[in-house]
Amino acid sequence: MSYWLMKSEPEAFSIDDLQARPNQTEPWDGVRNYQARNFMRDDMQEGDQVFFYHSNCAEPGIVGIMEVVGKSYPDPTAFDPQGKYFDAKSSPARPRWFLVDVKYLRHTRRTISLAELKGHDPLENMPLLRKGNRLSIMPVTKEQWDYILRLE
DNA sequence: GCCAACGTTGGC
DNA sequence: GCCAACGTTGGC
Repeated sequence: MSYWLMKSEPEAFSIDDLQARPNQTEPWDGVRNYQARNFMRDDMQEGDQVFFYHSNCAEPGIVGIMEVVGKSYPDPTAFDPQGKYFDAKSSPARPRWFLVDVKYLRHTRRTISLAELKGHDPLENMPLLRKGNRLSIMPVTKEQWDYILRLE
């Protein structure tokens, strides 16, 4: 099993929104970054565990845990000319963008803030903490995962 | 709201 | 293939 971190702006889609969804499951659509896409398309497996991270908000940080449901598949929002994630270069025959479904597991007991994460040496190699990092989906090592859960 | 950092685009 | 311009991300 692998571990991940996925960012979302809570104003667009929050951990509470995920919890409120039917089956508490949601397709993680709209990702338009190749590195992030490759993680979803090529590397994510059913049952992988994922930190839900709130970005671009008052207190950015880890707010919950979810899991990957099933295999990746083409992102249908790329095919909708009316939608904001439309990409004319992606078609059902030759899809460019992929996603996975994620399922809510739980909130963390509190927000583990970015500011707090920055203070821990064992986490310093996380892409999340690198200055200027904009990757919205990134792998987390088992060591980092366990360490962060002990901060909870 | 500001702006640094970064990825993408497109002219050449 | 280079690189300037541009748009976006996301912390602060």
